[in-house]
Amino acid sequence: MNKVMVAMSGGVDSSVSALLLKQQGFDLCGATLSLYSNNDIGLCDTKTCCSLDDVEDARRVCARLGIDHFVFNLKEQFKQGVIEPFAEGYRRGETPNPCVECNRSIKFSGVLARARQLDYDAIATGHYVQSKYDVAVGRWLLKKGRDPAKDQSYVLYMLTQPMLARTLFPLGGLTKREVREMAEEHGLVTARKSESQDICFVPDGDYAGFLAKTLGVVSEPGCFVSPQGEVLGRHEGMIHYTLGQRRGLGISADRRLFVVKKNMESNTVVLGDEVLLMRRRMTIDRLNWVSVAAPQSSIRAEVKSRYRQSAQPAWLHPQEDGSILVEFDAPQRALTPGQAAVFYAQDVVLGGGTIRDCTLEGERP
RNA sequence: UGGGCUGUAGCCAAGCGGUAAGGCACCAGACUUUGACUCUGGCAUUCCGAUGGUCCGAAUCCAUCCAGCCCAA
Repeated sequence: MNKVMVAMSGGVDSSVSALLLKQQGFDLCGATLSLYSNNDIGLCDTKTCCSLDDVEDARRVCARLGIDHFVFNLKEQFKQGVIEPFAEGYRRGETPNPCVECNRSIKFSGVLARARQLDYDAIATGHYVQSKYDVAVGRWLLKKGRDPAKDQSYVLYMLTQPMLARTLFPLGGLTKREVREMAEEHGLVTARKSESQDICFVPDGDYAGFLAKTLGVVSEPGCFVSPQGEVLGRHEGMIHYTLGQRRGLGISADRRLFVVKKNMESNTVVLGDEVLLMRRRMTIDRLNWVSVAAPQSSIRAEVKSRYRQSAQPAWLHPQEDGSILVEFDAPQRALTPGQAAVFYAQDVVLGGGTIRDCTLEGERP
């Protein structure tokens, strides 16, 4: 495995990833995906992960490292695999995670395919995760990154064994700080690029406006109501809200109010106290098992039901229809359909899926 | 036009003579490869419905007026 294609977003992480592999003597090239054009999204500025500026930054880093740089056009795939499902999710009243979808259907498969075409043995990314082949069970294990603050295994639960077999994660054992310092030392132009990003194809962060204007998602204004059905005010349309949300409601009360339910049939958003968001169970579908085979009976795991939330102990109960019923030891806040749920055993990613339903019988509506 | 109550920032609301709590909303940051949550900071530089008065000193006491609500007629 000598020839490696590094997926480079134009950020500091993938830049350092390339740097490290270069230092290790791999025969390297960089690849940046072109996922949308300005026409698709209106304006495009430097805040997004694959804007023209970012492509240029990736190119500059490659030049600095003395390696080839390719740009692959995956606009059509991205539109079908990420943007449209994103709109569909919101139409259903869910809160989709486009980053997960991108990793699932675009990024890895896209770069792997191009790598194969150009005769590269493997690909690499700048994700903070670790992988290793477990000889005993004959499988690749996907593990959390060493830097707990930056671990990105949550967004990679959909990787498959063939993908893991051909993907390197050079940053898995590093901390963000070390990565920044390294970029600084080697004068990479991306060393100080900002960390934060919104949804990459929504340049100004106004995802609701994007859904409405560009994707034609219809979302009529309606009523905010209390759990008892009392009208509290007007909302701007379902797509503006997600479970557990507090800000931007514009409803003043004697206490904090949260979105506790989205009622698509009546086009109402139910506002109430935070305790109404607590649930112990949820159903997960679109499953992918990474480091283990699909379990046939109930197993213990820690489950992350949201990015940047610590994994919580739970039982995983396989269901007849192939889904998994997650039963947390303790109630969890705002389990939200459309978001990813990822199962862990310590640092190992067992698998994960999409939260489908969390208002099961016997629990609060 | 008999009686009672209320009137403090966008909303709710403390204060009951000593120089304007707090919550919500909002705004700005932090955090963050999703949406959120969370955290930090800012939010009546002036007078608390209006006008007079008492007092060293009032949003707090008194008077009148205005507005709204309620109970009687």
